[in-house]
Amino acid sequence: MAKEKPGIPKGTRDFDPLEISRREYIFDTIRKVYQLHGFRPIETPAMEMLSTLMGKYGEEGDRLIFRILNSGDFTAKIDDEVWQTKDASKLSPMLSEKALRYDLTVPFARYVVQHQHKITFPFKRYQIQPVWRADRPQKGRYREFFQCDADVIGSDSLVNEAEFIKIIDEVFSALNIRVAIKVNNRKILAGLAEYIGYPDAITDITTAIDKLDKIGLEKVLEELTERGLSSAAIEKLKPVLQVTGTIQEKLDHLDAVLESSSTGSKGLDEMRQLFDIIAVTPVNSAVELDLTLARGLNYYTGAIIEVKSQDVLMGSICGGGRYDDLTGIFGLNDVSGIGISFGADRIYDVMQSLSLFPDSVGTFSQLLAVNFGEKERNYCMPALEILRARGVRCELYPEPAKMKKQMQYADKNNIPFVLMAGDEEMEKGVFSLKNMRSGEQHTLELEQVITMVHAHNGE
RNA sequence: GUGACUGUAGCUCAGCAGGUUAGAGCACCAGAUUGUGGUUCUGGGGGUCGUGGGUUCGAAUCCCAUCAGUCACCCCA
Repeated sequence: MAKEKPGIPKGTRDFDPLEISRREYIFDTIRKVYQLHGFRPIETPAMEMLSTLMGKYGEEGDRLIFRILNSGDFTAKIDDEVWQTKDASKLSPMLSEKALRYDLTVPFARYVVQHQHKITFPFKRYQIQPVWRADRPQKGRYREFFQCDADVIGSDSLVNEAEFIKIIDEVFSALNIRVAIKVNNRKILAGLAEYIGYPDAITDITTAIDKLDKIGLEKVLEELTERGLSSAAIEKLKPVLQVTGTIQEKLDHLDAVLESSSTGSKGLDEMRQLFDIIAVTPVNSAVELDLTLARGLNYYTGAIIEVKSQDVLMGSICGGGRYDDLTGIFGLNDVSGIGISFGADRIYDVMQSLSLFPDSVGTFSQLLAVNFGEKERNYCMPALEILRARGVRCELYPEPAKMKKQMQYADKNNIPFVLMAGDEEMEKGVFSLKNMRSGEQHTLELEQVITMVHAHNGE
């Protein structure tokens, strides 16, 4: 048999040690902020029942769900007649009843319904796990990627919306990424749809105006025409999309437009309250009211949030919103939730292109002991035991190889210190410690070695 | 699902109006240098030119198909 060239599926990646440490840096930063706000972790399985996921992400979303083929002789149970029809919608449930999770929000809603007896509401949870989408990969888009979600379920208060904006601000400040936080409200969009006489076309309207900053006003209006809106309706919508000014001015303008829509007015009211709450503990990042922000996930009902880098052209790196009835689908009514999701992989790409990772993030071993031979090795090993007990990550080169080779090993693995002990050092009970960054070398007692390594770590 | 582009060494690529034995840089291994890496110099290993077919005396080079990858659209983290 011919040798197979190994590979991994399209849109998936291997991570090397440096990438892992940088990814962990992102995860740790997000996790820490979540914990500081009182969120608690859960995990759910990589696969869910297909029926749990279907219909929650819109038509496009359903298409992008990775299905898992049933095991065993599943084709034997299928009727010849059904088989002959080749009807995918009928055959699909017979071929596949499980699927890889598409996001973390729907599995969370499922989790809440299933475990409601032991949950105290409001329930604040975070979850950092991979999700899978059968999308065609491109820049910043993968088929397997990590989401870092936090949700609050069982609380209507807009304090939650404000807290998530605060969390977003804290995470990106800690990572040194300048972002714009865009906020909108589905109720305002619904109000606009009512206002122009197409209350049922909200999805068409929002997906079109979502592209405003990308393709421009004219193209958006063209698309709306294609989607079946009358020119009168478009003329009504046009000035609303062109509203500029401060958040306050935008809201005041919308008051007049949406006064006949109770949903729209409620959305405006929510937005006002939200900005009032944010004002109590202001954030560093730019927060904008963006009427063109729509977001495709169709379970959102209130506030919607999206975050973009100010310095790198990339899709959104964090998004979220309020969903009033997600658990209702699974039989638990009148529980409102809100959540956000950080896209760790895109954040990684942004940080990489801006060189924002600190140097210390790539350091694993802090010290390598050179192996000169059996006698010297036995002198070093107890010292390494002590170093480890004192929190120093260190290792001994396993072979008494050439000095050059051992030094290269330290160099390539980004190990900042090399410990050496030969006859002279052993006789005096000391060690030579070389700083690989500066090239400096000192003869030291073990205690001084520990101090020096720790001092370097702290810089 | 739609469209465009690209497949040559582990990586980045050159070669291509068809013509000896397919190249470079980086990386790797060894030596210069038997207790000092990251610099320098010398030498070495590594390729059925994505795959299959066609045109031709002759194909990495031209044509067709196929597979893979990248980017954009749709949609989204």
